[in-house]
Amino acid sequence: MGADVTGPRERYRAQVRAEIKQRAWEQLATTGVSALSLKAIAEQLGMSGPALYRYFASRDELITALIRDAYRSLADALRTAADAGADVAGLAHTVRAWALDDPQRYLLIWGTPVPGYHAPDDTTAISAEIMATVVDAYRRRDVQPSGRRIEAHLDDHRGWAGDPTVPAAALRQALAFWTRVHGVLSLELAGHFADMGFDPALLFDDEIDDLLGR
Amino acid sequence: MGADVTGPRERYRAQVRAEIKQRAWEQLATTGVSALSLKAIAEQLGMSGPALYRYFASRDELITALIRDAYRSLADALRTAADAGADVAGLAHTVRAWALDDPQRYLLIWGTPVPGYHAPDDTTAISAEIMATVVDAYRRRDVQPSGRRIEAHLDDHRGWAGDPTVPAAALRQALAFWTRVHGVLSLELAGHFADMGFDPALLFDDEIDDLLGR
DNA sequence: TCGCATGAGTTAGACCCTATAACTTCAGGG
DNA sequence: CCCTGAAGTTATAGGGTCTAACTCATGCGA
Repeated sequence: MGADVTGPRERYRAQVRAEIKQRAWEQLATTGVSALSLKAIAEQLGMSGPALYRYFASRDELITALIRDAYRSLADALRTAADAGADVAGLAHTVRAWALDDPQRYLLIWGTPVPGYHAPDDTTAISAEIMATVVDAYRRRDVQPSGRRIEAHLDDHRGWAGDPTVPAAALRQALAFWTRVHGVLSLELAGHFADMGFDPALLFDDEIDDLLGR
Repeated sequence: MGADVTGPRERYRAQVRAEIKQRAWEQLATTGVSALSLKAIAEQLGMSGPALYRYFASRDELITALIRDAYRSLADALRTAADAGADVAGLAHTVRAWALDDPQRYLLIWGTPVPGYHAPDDTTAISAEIMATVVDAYRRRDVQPSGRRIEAHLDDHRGWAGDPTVPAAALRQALAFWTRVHGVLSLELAGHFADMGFDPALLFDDEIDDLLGR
């Protein structure tokens, strides 16, 4: 690895920013994003209130950084799994494990959005990378056209897919992958299965099996 | 209908409570629950700040009342549809229409939960009523056992279903109904399809068709 | 090596919010 | 008809975000 060309000023700055995010994740895991407090983080770091604004211009900017890191984390997890040969079911389980590992991190991305907030461009780029990983997995499966309405419709609206050679059937399957995965996970992580007694993992597996035509 | 036995005191009180909730829903629709402000509501009603606490003991209690009303509203919509002869697909479209009618109301129930918050018992009762409506619709369809693992598992964990004569296959289908419906709706309402260009309604219909084995 | 520009941190304070306490006012019900 | 209690008020404590104005020290260019 090449020597770091940044001076001590910037190195210190990057380290403090990382420490702030670390504390933010700890708070998030226990209190949720709505109760995330810059003041509390600052005091944990031994500095007082406004000092934090040297590192993040606002609460929104800190949260945006966390969202970006969350997307990056999921993209890496999926990429790693895919590179290790995971098929569609393997990717689904990767997503579930990633979500259960830190439910608030999952909810930060896929939970209730704040009206008016718009994600920055680079997170949508990572989001596209995530989608591409799933689409690729379906491509390798050589999915057959289904003749369904949605498939023709997606053929006409494939801008989000990047590569124009992807079969529309793969696009449909990739979308279904996400709706199925989130269907179980969003209910599970929001606690709606909590008092029902059954094991959500079995429900998840069942949905994935169905998705694969098994 | 019998004459109202409540005096003017209680009648006025009920009316003010209703007015507060009305304003709360308006705020919610535009700002989301995290920015719901009791002070702002009070000022809209021409009273100042603390007066609101005569009617709701805390912000949480107001939100709880809103959650209860949201559950009630969905339960009524589904019951009405079922009484009018709607099948499973009809119920699914009822849920979607209800969700799109006020996305923040949907998210209030199925969006990110506040860690530590626990819904009061009567909302879980309404929730059970909602589930029962869907289970009944599947019962009328006479669903066949699938032999899947989850089905046997649900047979052993059917406490949430009330009626012990419901076939396990219907329980499985009813759960799948909700995971499918929420899978599309949670992504759609959180805006994740916003820049993709396709019509989420077609994706929703496709998932429901698949759910019905079509 | 020296000096200073710049960045890190401070306190004070404006402004938002929830919530409680202590008070006044008024009207419904015994 | 009176008086109790409910409805509303202001004051205040305490928490939060964020800006402004300041001090201090350090790393960088000359």
